[in-house]
Amino acid sequence: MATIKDVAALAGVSTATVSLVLNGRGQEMKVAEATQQRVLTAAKTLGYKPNTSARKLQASKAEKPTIAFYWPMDLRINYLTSILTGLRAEIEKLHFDCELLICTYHNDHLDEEQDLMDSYRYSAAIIGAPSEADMNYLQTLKTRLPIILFNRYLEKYHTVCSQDESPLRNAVNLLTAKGHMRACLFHPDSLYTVSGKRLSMLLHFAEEAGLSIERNSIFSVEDSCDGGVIAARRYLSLDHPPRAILSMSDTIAIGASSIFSRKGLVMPTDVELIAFGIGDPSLSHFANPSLSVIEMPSHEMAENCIDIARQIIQTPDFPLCHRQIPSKLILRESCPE
Amino acid sequence: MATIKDVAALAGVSTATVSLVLNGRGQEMKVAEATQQRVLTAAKTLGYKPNTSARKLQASKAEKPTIAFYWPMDLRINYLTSILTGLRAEIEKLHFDCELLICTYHNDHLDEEQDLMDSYRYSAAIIGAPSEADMNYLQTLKTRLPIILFNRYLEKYHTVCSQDESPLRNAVNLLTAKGHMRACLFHPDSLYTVSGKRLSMLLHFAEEAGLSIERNSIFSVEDSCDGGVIAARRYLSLDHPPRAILSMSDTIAIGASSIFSRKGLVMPTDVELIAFGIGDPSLSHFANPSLSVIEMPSHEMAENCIDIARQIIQTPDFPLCHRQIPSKLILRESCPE
DNA sequence: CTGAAAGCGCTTACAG
DNA sequence: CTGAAAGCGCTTACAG
Repeated sequence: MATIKDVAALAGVSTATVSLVLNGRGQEMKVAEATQQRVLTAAKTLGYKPNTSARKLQASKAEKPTIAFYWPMDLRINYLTSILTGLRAEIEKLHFDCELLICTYHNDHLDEEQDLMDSYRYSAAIIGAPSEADMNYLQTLKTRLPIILFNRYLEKYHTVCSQDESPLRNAVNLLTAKGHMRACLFHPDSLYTVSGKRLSMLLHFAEEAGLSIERNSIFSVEDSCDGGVIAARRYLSLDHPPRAILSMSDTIAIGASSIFSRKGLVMPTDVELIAFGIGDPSLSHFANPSLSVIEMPSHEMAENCIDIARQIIQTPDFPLCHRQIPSKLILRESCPE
Repeated sequence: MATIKDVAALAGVSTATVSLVLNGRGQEMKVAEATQQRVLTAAKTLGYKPNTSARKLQASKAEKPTIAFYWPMDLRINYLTSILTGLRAEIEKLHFDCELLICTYHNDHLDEEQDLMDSYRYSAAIIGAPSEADMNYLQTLKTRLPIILFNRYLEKYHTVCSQDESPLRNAVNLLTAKGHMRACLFHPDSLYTVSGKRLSMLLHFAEEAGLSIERNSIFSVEDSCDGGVIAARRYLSLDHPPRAILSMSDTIAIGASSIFSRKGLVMPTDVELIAFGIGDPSLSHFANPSLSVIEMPSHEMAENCIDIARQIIQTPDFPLCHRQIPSKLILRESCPE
């Protein structure tokens, strides 16, 4: 990289002159027109780019703390909005003067994110949706960068998790109380850590409650509305489809719902459905029919992440903390009380 | 702010020792345990935070270019997802090694954003959804920071705008061709620059086509599903409600649709609706009934912003450019062909 | 009108 | 085991 020195040498002037000219203070300082031109040309020739660190250092500007939010660049980008609003909302509420950096990464490749190790770039990092491999990496990672895990648990980092055991149990019990003996399951084909845990929890509760979920009525599809369309089609092709559906994703449920209504299948009369509400809550609220969900408190979880980040940054010796935010079972038209 | 010098003074050692200890290289360098403790204590006492600029400068790390994306912190946060995915998608596609910073601001207060003037913090800024006042500010702003306006036009900056004149005209013509003489209008109460322009364009086309939009059938509501609920209720309370509805926001349309279906009003039999699709396209696609929209090409617009940003950063003398991306009229159940 | 020099806060060879 | 010194790239008084 060319520095101001190189430019000065090429233009045959001092670095001071270069600095002045390049910062538009040439006229003000009455630098000769010819000199200015030489400097400009030299800068262009060398492709000179000022080094911002040097500038900042010189200006001794107090830097704002920077919080990096890591989120994988895949379908779950849809879940980002409610988290992002939560993060920003809390930042505004606390009047916390910081920069929020959105860093996207690829699952299983969190170890390629240099900045998690070169800990000086950020004041804190919030990491969302790491895969199993990413979690293993995080477990072994040595870094001074304070890390907050979003909806994942690791003893060594701060964590903010949703607590959905009891609403999930209630959901299953509600279905059996309504007389359902069998249920169908829609779930995202990419089985991430948490959805995996949720799934086994669900299967466990179902067994406990005597709700049978047969192998051939478990549909694994892409976590998108299109995926939901496919799940619904498979469901409709079953010989004796169960009248209850559990969907691990609200996005899938919305896609499925569009097919059901097109095929004249009415909820809750013909089918009853409960989904995990992971995305924007208004999606399931204003769906038609509206969806019963176990709503993940993304917004509140995000707020907690910021709260923790702020305390880490502002309070020396802020102790490691693990927070749990309860999910809520919200019953609507697709499976009323 | 305490510096490493202050810590060194308090601990009674040199700055080198402080640096070593604080960077965890104490053991490695065999710094006496007692010395280390003194340093640690001193640092804690003074609340020492390393200056990242100094660190970066020292390390002479080539900095990644930083692109700041400014978006107002209000309801339109819902529109962020599709833009954000577009931005990230293009960054990935181009293998463009940069940092994307999401900066939220308050409308009418863009002038309070220091970093737009202190141009050395970012390599480029993409500004979304500025208000009239913000636009005036931008018009007068002097900065060396390259700025790209998202869906706003100003001669002096790079711009990427949606072009929705022709789909809008087609939408209006479709309604009149179907025999509609009157239409109802739902629009967000916060009339931002562009929605304002769209609105007057719409009114103009409607007049041209002989589609009457009466004063009492224009409903201004919050730009949210809840706002749509209110608009729908007002619509239902009209004596002779027009059978055509134009909604300036898809979010409002979704809220309204939920009320219509609850009240047994069927689209397109009882009402026909066309909305501006501003948010995530799958929302209107998978709504029930699915929504006819004039779809703003947010994703593509975002891609163009990144493309421009990259060229600005990498190509010296990249000329000012103004791009227009056409919107598309997509007809679905709420107002079929 | 232009240059030499100091200094922003840090890290890292290099002495001792 | 610890300190003095150089240097990262820039800007800004201060001379001349």
